[in-house]
Amino acid sequence: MELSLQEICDALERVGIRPTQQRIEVMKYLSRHRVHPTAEMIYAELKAVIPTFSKTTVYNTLKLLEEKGVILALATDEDQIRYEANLNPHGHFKCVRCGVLNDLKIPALDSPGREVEGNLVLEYQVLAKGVCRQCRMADAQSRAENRGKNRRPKS
Amino acid sequence: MELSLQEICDALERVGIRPTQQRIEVMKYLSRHRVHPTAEMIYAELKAVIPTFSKTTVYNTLKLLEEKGVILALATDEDQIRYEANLNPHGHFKCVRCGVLNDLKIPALDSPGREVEGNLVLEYQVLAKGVCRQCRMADAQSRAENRGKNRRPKS
DNA sequence: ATCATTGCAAACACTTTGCATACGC
DNA sequence: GCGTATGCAAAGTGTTTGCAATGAT
Repeated sequence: MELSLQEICDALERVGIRPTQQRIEVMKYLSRHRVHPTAEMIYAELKAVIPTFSKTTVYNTLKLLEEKGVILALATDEDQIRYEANLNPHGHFKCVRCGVLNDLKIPALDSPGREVEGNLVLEYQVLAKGVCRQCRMADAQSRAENRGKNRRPKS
Repeated sequence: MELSLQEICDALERVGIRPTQQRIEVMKYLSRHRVHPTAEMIYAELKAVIPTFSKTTVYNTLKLLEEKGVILALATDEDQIRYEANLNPHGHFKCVRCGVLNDLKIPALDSPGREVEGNLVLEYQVLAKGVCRQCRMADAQSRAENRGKNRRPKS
């Protein structure tokens, strides 16, 4: 779901943000890379596109976009903030083994209670933690290979 | 659900952590203060109990307890990590107005799918964001007071 | 001309690390 | 006495801020 330049400019102007080159690049990056990038990741790649691009502008832009509701800042248990441009309600899955952070469809989120225990809920963030499919398959693989061999000590 | 000294020592020894005074104090604090404290909050109060208490020990202890699964580190969208000793599955509600972070009962969490989209889910963290009951009541109050008066500019 | 945006450098806040001291068995 | 726990100070990391230069209308 990479957004076109037109869609990006529309989204920005709709909330009163002037679509500068830097802001457009940040939006483009977020719509193209669905890995929930950190500010650092965005900076590293955009520095190549616009050599004068500064970290400050990345932070400024992400903050602005988040405040205007154009992108989301994710609650993770890491020290870095992760961002995404996918505003559809969905959860996230974090693999404790390899660290990937993927989108996760959570049926219950499609119809969240708007009011819970007297609180007005505006947004749900769901973070599931566990072992992703790839790592599980790798585990099964190595288990098969080690069958009959010495087990690795628990370290 | 403040834990007794005995319960705390049991919980620590069960996972092979020696129950030192500092560790016990951290556990006591966490079981008593259900506001999901930050390391800073714990340090500030325990400094009064044990004057030599150091920030390093707070961080060391929290990390150790988390690794051993005795406490949980919460994914929030803040820069600080918040901790809790309540291991029962539940969600959290963060008021975007006043900032409180409360426990939230989430029915769907009582029976989480163990396997979702091929991933093995070990833990769910749910963060609901919105306006808490207290703030909503305060809002209603001030709306009533301002009825007929000049509205504050949107500023 | 004015206001918004950008970007460097310095400041900041939270957390971790290095290492020396003190403690428990 | 030896390994673990503690605590100070310094370093590290991610983010924010102050401010000057640049750009847009």
